[in-house]
Amino acid sequence: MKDKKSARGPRILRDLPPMDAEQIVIAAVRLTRQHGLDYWTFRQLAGELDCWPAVVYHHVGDRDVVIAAVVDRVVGMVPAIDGSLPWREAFRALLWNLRVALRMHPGVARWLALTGPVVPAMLAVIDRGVSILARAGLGAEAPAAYSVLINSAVLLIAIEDDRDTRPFLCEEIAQTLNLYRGSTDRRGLASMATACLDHWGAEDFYRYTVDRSLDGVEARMTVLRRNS
Amino acid sequence: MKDKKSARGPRILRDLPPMDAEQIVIAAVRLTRQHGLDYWTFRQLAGELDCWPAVVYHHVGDRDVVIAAVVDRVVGMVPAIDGSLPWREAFRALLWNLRVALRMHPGVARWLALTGPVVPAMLAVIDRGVSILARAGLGAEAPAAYSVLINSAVLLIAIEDDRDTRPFLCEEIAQTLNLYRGSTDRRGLASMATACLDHWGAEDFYRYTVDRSLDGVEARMTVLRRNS
DNA sequence: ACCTGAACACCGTTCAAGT
DNA sequence: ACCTGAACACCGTTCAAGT
Repeated sequence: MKDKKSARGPRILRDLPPMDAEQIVIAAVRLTRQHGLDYWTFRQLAGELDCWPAVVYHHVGDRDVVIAAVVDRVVGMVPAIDGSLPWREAFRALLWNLRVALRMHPGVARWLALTGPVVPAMLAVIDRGVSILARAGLGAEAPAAYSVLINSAVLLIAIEDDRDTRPFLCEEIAQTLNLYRGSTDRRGLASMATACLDHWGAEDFYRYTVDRSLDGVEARMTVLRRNS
Repeated sequence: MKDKKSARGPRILRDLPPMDAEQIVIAAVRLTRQHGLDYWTFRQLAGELDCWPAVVYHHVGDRDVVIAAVVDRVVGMVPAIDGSLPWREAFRALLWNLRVALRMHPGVARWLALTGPVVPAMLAVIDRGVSILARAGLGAEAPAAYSVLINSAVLLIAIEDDRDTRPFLCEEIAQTLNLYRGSTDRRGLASMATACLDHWGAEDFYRYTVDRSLDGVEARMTVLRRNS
């Protein structure tokens, strides 16, 4: 454990079982939870498993293939949307559950936003989400509205993940805003400073964002219903 | 140009003027426009300028410092928000102008979302944007609402940029969706497929997203006004 | 003050050879 | 079938030495 290098040697001579894809993906998910998807390397993953990088290639594939497997696992942890609730409450719950799973695995949100339906576990989420919105009155606009809702959530989580990996940057943001706290000739910046520094946490802002997206979709529903 | 390596030699012996920060940043912006912020390397930037990587360090700083300078330049290209328009039209125009500048410089949107007020050129945008929303009736919620609007735009642009660098991934998304086109037991996926493949372009979806965010903020305004 | 050129400690990926 | 170990072509960053 401590002295990985000296523990090395042919797997077979150390009575280790043969490697397989399942072990590799589990280790990759663990590394993602600990360090973030973009902050472990192929060599590190191999090191965790006491094998050579080429072994990971042999059983799973290149970096993108391993990442796709990790993203699918993590999305698979999100509870399905509750079809018995009104559409608004159902989405609110879904987007919160999504945040819990994604924030536990930094970097996955960005890949999810990027790949969307290519993630197998995402297919059921899309299907049910779009159906619920269509039934609620959005009709042909349901796919676009679904995308607006899921994007507002997933993209915000992705940027939260990114910020967490740069504490120095957060410090800089806070210092910059602090310069304008109480400023009278730049009142907009002043109120942004007190909002960010004193009142709003990341979770509050996430909920606010989701609620405004839901408001936007609801307003659109009203317009569509009035016109039909 | 073609044979960079052989054209090398001490700058002074080739009658080249001394390097300076301005030239470096201009070259970095050009490389960003051509390849995207994440797709040029320090060594490439130095190569463009016929100098050594250490020279860039000497005049500007490490990679993050060069990037910060590029982001500031690009944001500086965006026309200021028009205070004479009603808030909704003013924001709609701002967010469209923002898209034009950012999409011309792939990868900048992500950095902008990440760093926010640390980008000097962003300070005026924030100040005026928040002020306009506060005056329009959002009061203390103006900073949060401003963030919702700017995020919905900038984060969507960032993910569009990312997708553009992976044409193979877009192909995969299209193929996956195509499997469900016309499916009768997964109607949600079927309508997502026709929406993405037949009806909605990236620009349409951008406008739809911005409009739904504006709807959401407007709805919140109505609620706040009614309660006061 | 500005530039040179090499070195350092990495990275993902590939591949021939071993068992 | 599975693993080994080295090699390849990169990367950002540092630094002593030159002019």
